[in-house]
Amino acid sequence: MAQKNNLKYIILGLLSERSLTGYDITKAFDSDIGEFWSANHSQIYPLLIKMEANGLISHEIIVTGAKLEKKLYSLTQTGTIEFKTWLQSPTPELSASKDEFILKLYFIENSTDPLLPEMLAEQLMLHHNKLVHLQSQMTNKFENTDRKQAQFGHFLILQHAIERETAYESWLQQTINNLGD
Amino acid sequence: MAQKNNLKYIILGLLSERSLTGYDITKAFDSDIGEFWSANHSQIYPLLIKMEANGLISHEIIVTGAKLEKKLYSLTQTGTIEFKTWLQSPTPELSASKDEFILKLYFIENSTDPLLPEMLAEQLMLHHNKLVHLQSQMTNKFENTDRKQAQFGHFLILQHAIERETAYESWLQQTINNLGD
DNA sequence: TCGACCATGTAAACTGTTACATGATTGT
DNA sequence: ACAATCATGTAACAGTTTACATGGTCGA
Repeated sequence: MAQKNNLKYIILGLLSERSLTGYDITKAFDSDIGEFWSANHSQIYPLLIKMEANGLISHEIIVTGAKLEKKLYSLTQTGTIEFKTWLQSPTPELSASKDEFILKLYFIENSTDPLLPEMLAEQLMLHHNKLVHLQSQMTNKFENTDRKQAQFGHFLILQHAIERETAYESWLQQTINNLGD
Repeated sequence: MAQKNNLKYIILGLLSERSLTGYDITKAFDSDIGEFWSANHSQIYPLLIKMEANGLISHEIIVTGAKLEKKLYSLTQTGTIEFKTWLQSPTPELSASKDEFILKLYFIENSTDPLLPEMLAEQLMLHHNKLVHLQSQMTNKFENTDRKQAQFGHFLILQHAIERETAYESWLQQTINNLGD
């Protein structure tokens, strides 16, 4: 999708918490943020350079060991303002959530289609695994109420994702159960 | 997103039901399919030309009125096979469902953030409207059980979308209700 | 006749993925 | 020494959106 440069705002948001290298930002997509957004380092590094050229961020060189130079990026005041402006702006578009399985299902004409049972079973497994993963994330990150206060948005997102996957799993299961009718 | 050419399969799927012009295909995204996928005519027309060059589809010219030429596309045998192969193949990836509101929420650190109430209220309105729309779609298209049999996949998708929006709305409402705690 | 809609295309810009490419550090 | 990981970049390609561009049909 050619969206409205959401990646820029993710980077601004991450840097608003603390200074990070491009590598740190890349890794954030393997854990926390990876739950609901993805990005590769090949997209992140050029964007960091562009954002710096636009005055949103700046960097200082940190030398590790003998000569490994890291670029530690920080928000400029302009960047801070741009991030806050984005956060405060309305979000009037609902995303279309492009789901390839749903696409295939659309072309199933009949409830007796022999493909249906395995398609549904495959998705049930995938969504069940996702749900288990999300639940373990929830346990790991928000065992104690303190962190739930300190990262309230993150908590809400996880809660929402768990409810979404629970509903998805339940829909798949019911559909499988009713196939015989 | 640079996905795996799902648009190609949508076009194959639509043409497997009946022959269509590029304009017909474009309009399908304004109604039925628009519920869960989007595409513009500027993407569809070039792809139709490419798919014809690859032997998946063919067209005949239909003249309307004095001289308006329409291209009516049909599946070739190769196209039919490619569509069926896709439908039968596994769908092992779960889409990340990139949702800008969720993104913003991630950066809300505290449950007392003054932005939260309006953010949640805005989304509640959007998702409520979406739900109402989906429910009217369901009523219009599947009043009688016949069509539910004849377009089973479409029925399941609508059912799922309604359940998803119901859950989304309920999560938003509960979150709003609990903000005071 | 005029406006809404039918009908088809191209161009430019942007977003995202996969692959190519290089080198340093750290712990075993 | 060697492997895993840290660290940063570029290139090519693929998918998507927005804008530009043109002309025909049909009903009021």
